[in-house]
Amino acid sequence: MGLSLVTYDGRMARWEPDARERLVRAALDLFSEQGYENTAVAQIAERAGLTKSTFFRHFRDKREVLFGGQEVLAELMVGAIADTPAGAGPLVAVEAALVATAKTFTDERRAHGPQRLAVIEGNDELRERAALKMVGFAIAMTDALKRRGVPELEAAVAAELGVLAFDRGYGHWLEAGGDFGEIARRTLRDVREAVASLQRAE
Amino acid sequence: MGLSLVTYDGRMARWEPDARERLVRAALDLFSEQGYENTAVAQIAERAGLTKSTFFRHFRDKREVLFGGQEVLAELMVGAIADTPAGAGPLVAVEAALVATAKTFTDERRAHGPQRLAVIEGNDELRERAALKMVGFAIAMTDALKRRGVPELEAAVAAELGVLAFDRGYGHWLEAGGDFGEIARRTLRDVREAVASLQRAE
DNA sequence: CGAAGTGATGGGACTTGGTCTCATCAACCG
DNA sequence: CGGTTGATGAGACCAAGTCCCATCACTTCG
Repeated sequence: MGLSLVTYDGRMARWEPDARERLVRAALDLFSEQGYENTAVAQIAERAGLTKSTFFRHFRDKREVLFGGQEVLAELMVGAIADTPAGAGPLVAVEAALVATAKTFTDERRAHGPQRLAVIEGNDELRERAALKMVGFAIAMTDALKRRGVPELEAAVAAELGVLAFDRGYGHWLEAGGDFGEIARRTLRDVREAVASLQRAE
Repeated sequence: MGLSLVTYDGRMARWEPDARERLVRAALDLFSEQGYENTAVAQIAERAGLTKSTFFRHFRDKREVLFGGQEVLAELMVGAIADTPAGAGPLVAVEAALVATAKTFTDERRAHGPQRLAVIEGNDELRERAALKMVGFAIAMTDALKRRGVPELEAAVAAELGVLAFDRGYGHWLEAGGDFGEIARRTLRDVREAVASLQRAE
């Protein structure tokens, strides 16, 4: 642990690289093998060739090892909404927000997606964290829309519909793969149609 | 602690009554005084004249002391949706669901509402739990709507809009009081108007 | 009327998540 | 060559949450 290693270019490296990624892999595997609650943080760290101290330096808590990088998504969404031409309506901006996240939906990410999702679905604490992340997206988009002058309630509704579309799009992408941008555009359109159909019904 | 007491009718009671309520009060007060994270469960129990063991017999975890009785709300919502006449549209059922919860919005509950809300807003763990509760409402309503034959996506959208209206209605009720049923009806109508306005915009 | 439950509680051991502080040591820099 | 930096290790420490067993007023039943 922490031993010196020779890197590809022959120079000394003090630690094995990619500590964070190793922790994620170890956690995902252990959670799948034994379940989330039967896995101690110390065990994850051990499998990654590290210690508990280091784990908590990389992740705020045990749950967060499964939710890394979601701030990036929120930032992409906010940026896209800010960059949408002034004339466009809120839902156009939301569509842009979802499409903007597509670049993070790589094949590598899709590879451990189902495993990750299965772990999350099987544990209350993790579902709770997932819910919080979605709320985070909704708040981020709501604020970004309000900065465009969209009235508060409309902003909240548009953001909420966007999160719903995002969530369902993520599911489809995991199942079938493909370009997330296209998928999200489709799920958002589906959501809009559902809304229209709701308004018609009495 | 746990001493025998004489009740109003002169008979012996083995424990002070209302242990659960005493724990909630103690928790709310301590959280307000010292903050959520600076308050230990043992301390809450002590102020309530009980012990840590008993606390965890009444609440699954430390957070839950602030969220008691939300299952009741979900049940009321589900029941109201099931009882809505077959011809009615999804949003009518959702309105009935929100109105059905009104009976739990008592003056006594409103009294410690702001205190409770302030505590929750000030702590990430608690905001997380609050988010989960809202998701729980959305899932409950979605399922109830699906059982009425509402297509999956429409059910999800209607439930999500309902939760949004519920949440905002709760805020208004805390501020101004009054009949929650009326308030919820109004916020749901506002949400529907926001939706219509969104659909119009491009 | 006495004996055998019952149920809410107390008490304490134990595991683990999470914090904090200090030590380590290769790489880097002047 | 000596000082600094930065990712790590090590271990003490606290609080959340679980488990198990004891207690004892009240209840029920023979």
